[in-house]
Amino acid sequence: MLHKKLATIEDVAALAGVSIATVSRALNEPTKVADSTRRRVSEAIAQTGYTTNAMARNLRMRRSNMILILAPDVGDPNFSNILVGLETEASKRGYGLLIGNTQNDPLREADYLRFISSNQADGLILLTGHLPYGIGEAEGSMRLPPMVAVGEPVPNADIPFIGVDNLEAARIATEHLIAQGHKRIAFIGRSSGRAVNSLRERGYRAALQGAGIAVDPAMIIDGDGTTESGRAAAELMFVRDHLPTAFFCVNDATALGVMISLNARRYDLPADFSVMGFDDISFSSFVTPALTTMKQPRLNIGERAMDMLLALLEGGEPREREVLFRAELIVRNSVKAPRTRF
Amino acid sequence: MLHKKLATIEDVAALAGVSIATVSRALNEPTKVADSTRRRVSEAIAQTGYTTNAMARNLRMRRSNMILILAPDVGDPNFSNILVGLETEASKRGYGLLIGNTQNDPLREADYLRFISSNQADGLILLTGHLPYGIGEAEGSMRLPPMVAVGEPVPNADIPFIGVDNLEAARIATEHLIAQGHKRIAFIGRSSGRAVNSLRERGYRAALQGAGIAVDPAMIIDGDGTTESGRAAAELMFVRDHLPTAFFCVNDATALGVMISLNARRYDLPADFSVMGFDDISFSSFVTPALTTMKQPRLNIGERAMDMLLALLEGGEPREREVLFRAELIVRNSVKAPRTRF
DNA sequence: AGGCTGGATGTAAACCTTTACAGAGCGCAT
DNA sequence: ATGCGCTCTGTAAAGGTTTACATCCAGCCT
Repeated sequence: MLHKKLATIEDVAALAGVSIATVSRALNEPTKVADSTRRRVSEAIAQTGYTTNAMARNLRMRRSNMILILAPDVGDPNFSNILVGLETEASKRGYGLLIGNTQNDPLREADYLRFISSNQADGLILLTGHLPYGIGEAEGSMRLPPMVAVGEPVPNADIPFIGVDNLEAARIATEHLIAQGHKRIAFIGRSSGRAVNSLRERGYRAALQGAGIAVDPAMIIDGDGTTESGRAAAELMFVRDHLPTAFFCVNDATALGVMISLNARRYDLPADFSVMGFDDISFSSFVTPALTTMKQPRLNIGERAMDMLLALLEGGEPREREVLFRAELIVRNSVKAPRTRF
Repeated sequence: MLHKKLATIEDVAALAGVSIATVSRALNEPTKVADSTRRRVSEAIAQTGYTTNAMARNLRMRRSNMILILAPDVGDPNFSNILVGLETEASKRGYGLLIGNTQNDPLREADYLRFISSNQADGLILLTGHLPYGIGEAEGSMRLPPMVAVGEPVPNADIPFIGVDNLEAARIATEHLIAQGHKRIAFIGRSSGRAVNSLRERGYRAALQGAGIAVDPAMIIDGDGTTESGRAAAELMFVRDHLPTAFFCVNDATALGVMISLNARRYDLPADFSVMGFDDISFSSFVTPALTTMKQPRLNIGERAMDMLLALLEGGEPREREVLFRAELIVRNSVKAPRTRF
């Protein structure tokens, strides 16, 4: 009602004295129309202010040029840069991004699939770590759209994954602690359900075994990756009075929780305890002591993931099952050699 | 090519033995079709797995049910929760969110407007604090779409604004410092170009004047709201050796920068200096000392903004020119009475 | 019996493109 | 002259809805 009345291809055609087919061709296959005609069309377009109506085009082409992003929480500092990467690549290739914040609510996940089933999105990016609820239910109801998983792999499903090599990165992190002289290293944030947590735990175990250090089950504490879970885990270790010299945390948020607990207990970091994180989210460099951690190349991950999805969309078969980036060890001040106190 | 061949309204009509008009009515105006028919249609829909093709509908209705969000950086911790609020309300009302990350690049802003001009988005949410470049240029080319500004008001344009009452909140923050006994209070983050910064500065001035404290120009330092600018501002004050007892920072990121500078100089916070922030972004509670700040009700702001935009879209005239929320003073540990050192 | 009302349904146009196919015009070789 | 090939353009169908308008029919009133 505000848009007055937009010019259509017909207005342009009339003004240029050609048929609508020619106008369309002038726009989409310029080589196929004579120079003089093309000029007239361009002029008519400029004069009318014509823009292609994307809805009509989409209907005809059966393509929306839109990608649906499913994420549990777009505010998560770990996602934000991935999002930017996704967006950069998508926008460069003429695609738009539809965001679906699911809060891990199955209902919302299912609801967002309406964009897929109603043809409003051509592909799907999964940041959730699992297939959206209700995607494969009714038999003929919905074919799986092209999709890729980013950050968190999707277990038990044949979906291309783009992310960091979590096992390898966790191994490197743990080896860094070992290299500083730590032998009693806790792993904070075990969670059998989450693929990322499991992989990082395996990397931790691999490093210990590689160094001939026995894995002590009491040094492995559950956690869901929140700051609060990190705090609680550290507290638990103090209650049990079975302490490590270093904490390897499943992510920076957890590490922050551990540091809060240690600070509250008036320990001197990193002299009394070393803390290592994973992710390198923005404030990790601001905290005191600044957190040593593994940095994910989030921007690259996002770009690569979008590139892969679009290739899938335009090309057909996926070329790779997974693309693993290397995480980079960022050395700051939260890790030091252990005190030789015994 | 993966979607086999979706069922159309015609398939449903054939199966139910009615015309396509009836199917459409059964879906959109159920009261207008007989009970028995409606049942047959429902059954046919279930059997075929039919879903309305949104593109066709959008084309016909001249509506996309899509909202474009223009933000300089979706990763900004200050935006993230606003985004969640926007998303919650939009999704509740059946709208989708298109994200446009502009990085403050005029080209990208202009590019994103293609969604508006090509009818792929019905409305616009501006988190940028200014009209997108290229919106009012060519005369008839593009009518202004319905839009609202969130977080940052848009100067010199008649656009509804939803956000916090920055002037009032800054006054409250400053008064809190004054109430603790501070008289030499710096304002870090002056920026004449940014509406938010200006408003907060005015609140700061109002509080000082209200308390009969003269405004000292040397206590007002420029800054663009980044952590680095906060650090640099604090350093500058030390170089000039003209020091406040408290720093009121235009936002938490700036406050963090100030604290980094103070920590590096081995000051004891908050004993030596008080620091007050604005925004209450997530890590403000984790930093040491935990930051006293003004909390923006971001979720509410987002929801309200979307509500307002949709009302504009569906109703017509805006009911309010602006909706101001009150920011809440969050008292933590970074503010204390000044040392009586002279 | 005739006419009127109102509810349920069908017909067809409109929304705006893209593109397969056909046709026109022209140069050139046969 | 005829035919062929090439370039450029036009015609019309198709994509899947929504909805104004027409139609039909049953019931009811006079």
